[in-house]
Amino acid sequence: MAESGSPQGETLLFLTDEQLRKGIEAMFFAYRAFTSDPDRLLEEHGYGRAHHRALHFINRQPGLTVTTLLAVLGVTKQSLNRVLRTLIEDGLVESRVGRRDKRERRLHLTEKGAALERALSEAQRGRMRAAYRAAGPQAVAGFRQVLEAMMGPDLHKLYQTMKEE
Amino acid sequence: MAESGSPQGETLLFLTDEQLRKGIEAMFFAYRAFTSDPDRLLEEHGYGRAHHRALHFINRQPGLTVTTLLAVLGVTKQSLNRVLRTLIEDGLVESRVGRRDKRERRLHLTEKGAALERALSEAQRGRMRAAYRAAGPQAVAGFRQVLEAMMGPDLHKLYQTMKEE
DNA sequence: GACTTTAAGTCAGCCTTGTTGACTTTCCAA
DNA sequence: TTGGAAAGTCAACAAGGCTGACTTAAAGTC
Repeated sequence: MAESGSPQGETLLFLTDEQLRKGIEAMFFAYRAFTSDPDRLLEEHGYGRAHHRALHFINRQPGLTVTTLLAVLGVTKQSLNRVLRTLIEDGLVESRVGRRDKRERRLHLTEKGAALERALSEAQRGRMRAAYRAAGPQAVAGFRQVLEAMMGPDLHKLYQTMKEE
Repeated sequence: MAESGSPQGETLLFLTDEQLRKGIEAMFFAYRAFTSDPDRLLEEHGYGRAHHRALHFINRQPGLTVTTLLAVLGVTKQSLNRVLRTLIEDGLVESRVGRRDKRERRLHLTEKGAALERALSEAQRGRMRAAYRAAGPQAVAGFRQVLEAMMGPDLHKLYQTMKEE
């Protein structure tokens, strides 16, 4: 391995196994921190991380169908249903029969649900904001680039899709 | 909020709630992809994600004690023990009585354990490497900066500590 | 030497959240 | 009218978290 020329004017040292390992561990620790703040809040309300995910995406795209949510979350219907049922029973989520297609259930947050979602995502955004501010806009751009490359085409499509509709 | 001057020559648009939300979702989807490759491999061997984490850190720091591993993983003794026991029974991990302090058990991978760890981390590095290569060294630097800022002081200390010892 | 603390391990039991498989009801569409 | 899609349900199971209580062995302290 000739270490001389450094192709395209960049060295490839950032692709060593050691660098990759640091990245892997950074993902592990950061994800733990990332979920810790909402987790604390959720526990106080008697919910789990699965409830948070449901609330997040229903808030993000009000009126989405169960099938769509299933695809976004990547879990089974039975698993989601358990979570969704408690959210509906507790009056955080409302399930409305579709106007065009009456088989569909369109999911919406109630005021109570929206309030919890705001609290959860404010907790999560707080940490994110601090990290962004500390790292600066350039770093944030890189952060997003790497994450998007890491998620692969299928998840990236879901990720992109979310914003338009 | 005067949107005029853009302090320090940078706009703060990267700190909007919308940008933060995109970051949050990127973490969610990327983490899912991040764990998917090793998860597939683990399933073939009848292990779970918890086993992977134990193997990773034992490989990374051979001879660490159970207490240290507990702190790194952030789980309870009972939870770790269940996992560790099967790894030892299956001959992937060896537990040696400490030389200085005989209460300690120092953990090491066997050849078989090291082989599985290599396979798992090669699967994980594969995705990471592709993402790094696609995003480039600048982006990678930003990625690491944001993750490190996100993990907070305690986890960051653990993260740093790991490399030296 | 007696006492306390630490490291490790264990038993029992509980919870959340994931899984499969089977089956129903309702409704759309060809 | 019939096939398939959307939703929901029941049952059973597994992984991997958790708490609480308790044991054993070794180290450290007074």
